[in-house]
Amino acid sequence: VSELDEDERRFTVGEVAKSTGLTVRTLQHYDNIGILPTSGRTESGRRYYIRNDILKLEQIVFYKSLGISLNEIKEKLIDAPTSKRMEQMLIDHLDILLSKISSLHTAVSMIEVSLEELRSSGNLPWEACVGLIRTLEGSSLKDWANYKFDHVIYDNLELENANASDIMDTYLSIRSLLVEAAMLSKLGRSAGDPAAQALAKRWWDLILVMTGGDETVVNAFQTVDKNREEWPEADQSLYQAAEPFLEEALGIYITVNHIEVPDSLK
Amino acid sequence: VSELDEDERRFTVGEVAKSTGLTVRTLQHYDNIGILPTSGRTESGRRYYIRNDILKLEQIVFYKSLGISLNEIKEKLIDAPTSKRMEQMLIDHLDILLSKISSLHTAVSMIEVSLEELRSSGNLPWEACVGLIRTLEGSSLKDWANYKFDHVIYDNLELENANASDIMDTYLSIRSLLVEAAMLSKLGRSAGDPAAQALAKRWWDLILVMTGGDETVVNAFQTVDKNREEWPEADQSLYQAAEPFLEEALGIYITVNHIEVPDSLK
DNA sequence: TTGCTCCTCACGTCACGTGAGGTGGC
DNA sequence: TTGCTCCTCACGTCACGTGAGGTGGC
Repeated sequence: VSELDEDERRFTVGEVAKSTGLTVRTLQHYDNIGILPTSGRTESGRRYYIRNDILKLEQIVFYKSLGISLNEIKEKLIDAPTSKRMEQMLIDHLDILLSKISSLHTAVSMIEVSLEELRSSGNLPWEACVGLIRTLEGSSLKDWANYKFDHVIYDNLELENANASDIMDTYLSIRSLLVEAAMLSKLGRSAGDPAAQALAKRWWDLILVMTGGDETVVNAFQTVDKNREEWPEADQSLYQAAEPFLEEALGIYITVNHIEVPDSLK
Repeated sequence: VSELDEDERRFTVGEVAKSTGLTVRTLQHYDNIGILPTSGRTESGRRYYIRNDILKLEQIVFYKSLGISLNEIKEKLIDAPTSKRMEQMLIDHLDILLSKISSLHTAVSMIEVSLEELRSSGNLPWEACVGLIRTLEGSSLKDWANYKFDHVIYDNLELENANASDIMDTYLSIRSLLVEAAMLSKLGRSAGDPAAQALAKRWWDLILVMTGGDETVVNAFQTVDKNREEWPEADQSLYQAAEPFLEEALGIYITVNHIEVPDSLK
């Protein structure tokens, strides 16, 4: 009985607006264009909403944050959500959020390299500026619509929830290094350059932690590395752009600092 | 001489559009409303851009990704950037990106708790839906304009670049636990609930790593914890909403699993 | 009775998109 | 000569914002 109450409880536009942070006008607009018709009207003609409407609203807000038009959103909406469909929807949302975080990390790495370049050379070359614009554009809107986080993380989200964020962190650490290496290489730095050597040190430290650290981290690393062939296409070309430079820098780093490489690492 | 070349080299609208991913029409629009006037025209009346224009364009794209209107952006732009001002600008951008990442992590945590709730109870209560909408709204647009990352991370970015991402990671781990605890508490779960106990385990594992792990991590933890009074206001109330619940859950966890608490931890 | 919330037109706005018709460079 | 890029009007569009004038509930 109380669950029925909960499902049928009525909310006014004002209440929905206040608790979601949207405006009354926006909700009226969504009703007018039919993307979120109200469940009904009171005798006096006022709109009211029930819990299911809020579930739809959640979807609308989410897709809107990806830059999708209201017309396109209309077709994606789940009207009468079963528990299973709701679950799948939330997992999809998680996927997209994780890939957004990943692309923000890329932007952070780009800015860090740009800062280093600015400090050491006194100005930003054309490539760095254009690269910044591209990543910022990419991290803001558009094209997220049909994006799936390409199974690197997705598969493991399904398996073991606790492990997912470890894998995510590992993936992001590796990606950051790759992005910075690719940038430095594009900027024409040599592998012996201080910035490249600092990067080599971070890369080496990461390898040591990843292979010798505690079990969780090792597993996460192996999961990410093993699935490298299944990385998104953009990451494949990132890897190819960064790898030679990173290898060369690491070679110099190991020689200069007289580091003994364990047999287990080639 | 070659640096002069680099600074004076001319680019057509088409070239700029292609390399930045913007459209020609957008660049024409920015010229028309005066937010990015071209450096000049060719004899035949065609626009051309030089490197400094690209620096301005980078700023425009960045602010636009925060949801700021072109009119407001106009007043923020740095016209003739010195190396020092450019550096400060990039640091500001970094700050905002980090806080965006932080708010995306909040959204991820909210969805994870919602998934757990959905799986165990079969539907999403009003509070969870509304909470999702609020965080998604917050993580997408608006109000980032005057945001500073409140010195938790900012101060350390200035000091030692290599350390910044450790501190960021630590901060995000702690915040995730707090968000999830606050949600569970709001959903009316008891501290003995399986989900709460899973959270308590993660909290305890984190404490062990943070206080007994390697030096870098311990330092990062202490930096974040020491500055807790300087956390952003939103985080303060988050902490207050989560802390009692988390303590209670941890108490049960320690008792049930017969864990010996070292003297160094109260 | 007095705020307060809510209602429906209907026009305004912001950031471009989209042809329409024409010109210059390789 | 032929694409191709670029030019300037000028109207279209998308997602609401913003009054204007009026009604119902505590």
